[in-house]
Amino acid sequence: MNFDSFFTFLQEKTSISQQGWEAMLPILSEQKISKGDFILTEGQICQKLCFVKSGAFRAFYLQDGKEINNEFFLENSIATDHESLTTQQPSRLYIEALESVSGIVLHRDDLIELYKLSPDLQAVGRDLLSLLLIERNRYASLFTLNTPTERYHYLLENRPDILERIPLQFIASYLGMARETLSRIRRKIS
Amino acid sequence: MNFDSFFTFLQEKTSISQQGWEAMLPILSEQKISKGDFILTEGQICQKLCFVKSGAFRAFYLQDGKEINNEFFLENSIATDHESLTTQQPSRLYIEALESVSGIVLHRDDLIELYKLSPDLQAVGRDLLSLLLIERNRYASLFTLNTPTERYHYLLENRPDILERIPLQFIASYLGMARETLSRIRRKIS
DNA sequence: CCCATTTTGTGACTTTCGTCAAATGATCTC
DNA sequence: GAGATCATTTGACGAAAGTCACAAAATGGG
Repeated sequence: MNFDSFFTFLQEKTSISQQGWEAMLPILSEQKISKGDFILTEGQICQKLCFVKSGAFRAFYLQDGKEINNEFFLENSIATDHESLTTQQPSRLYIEALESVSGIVLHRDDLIELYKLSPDLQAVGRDLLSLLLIERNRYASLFTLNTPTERYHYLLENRPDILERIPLQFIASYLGMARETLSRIRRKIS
Repeated sequence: MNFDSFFTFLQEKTSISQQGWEAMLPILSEQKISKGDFILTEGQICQKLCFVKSGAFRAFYLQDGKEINNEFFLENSIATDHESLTTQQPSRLYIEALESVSGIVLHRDDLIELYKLSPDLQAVGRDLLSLLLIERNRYASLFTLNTPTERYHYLLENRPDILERIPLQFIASYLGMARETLSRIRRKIS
């Protein structure tokens, strides 16, 4: 059981203290998820977060029989459906391991207890939410500000890891275009 | 000076306590913003939030000489550029009063002090960020999941107030389409 | 290493939306 | 309330992306 990578992640992204981290340790657990397995499916109420030590998840909607990818969780990110986790309403998302994942799991109920026990951890949660909000707002702006070609370049420059590891068919819907369109954009460049 | 509407808002959306509210009172101030005035322009570093008691703001990008609206702040919402506010980097946004606004202003520095003084308010900030994240994620998903027509209907059903009060030219870019397209979508319906 | 399967690329065609230009309708000011 | 300004609608056209069908390339078990 090695949770160091999660601590490093929190130290980089938030104002976590040594005491805060020690308070968190008891509710962490390690989990392996096989490639192809789901940690969340549509209709379920999301009960946990999974910090990705290694591997990759994708989160997607099933809309009119089509999979529309909404997010990719690679190393050093936290896979969850934040909306379902907080509202405790059924999720609309599927979260699937695209590669075998070694993860650190935190349960919602434990987290709520933890916040009561160590109130200074609230700031850590706030910092993480703040980063997520910035990321989601940028993602949303991609669609109103940029053309499909520009959206692809944004990914090239800002999240090249996704382009290297995630099949293009999944990336296309994440960027709001058809598989074929992404393929044609790529042809023009190289 | 009447801050009740802000307290009511926080009670509805967050877990704020009476003590928390009282700790917050000293850093609140009232402000009137005239129609057409800007509370933030591109390049500025955002230093405050403005709770809207009455009136309306729009936040927009200036991209290639075009205004692309990113958000509307009507009554009972908090106008700010969250990214610039937290990162203290220059903003890419303009925030303009579309109607005269009666607002309640909170300064970033005061807020940071307040969090130190009343740590339980961290949870309030966390609750608000959580709601914003959910909203932004839904907004982003509109572009990957839905057609322009469906996006318009989403607004009709979920934020009719925007359609009633905001000029259609501003709504079009918010929904990621040309003015003319929005006009044609509306023709088909009525 | 080969076959089956999956993923990516390509061409032809269609549909949708954007652009431009102009007209109509609404609003505001003096 | 007349004129000016601003907002919305409309039509004609073109560009961009989607769809469908299939080919090529890559992957991965056995």
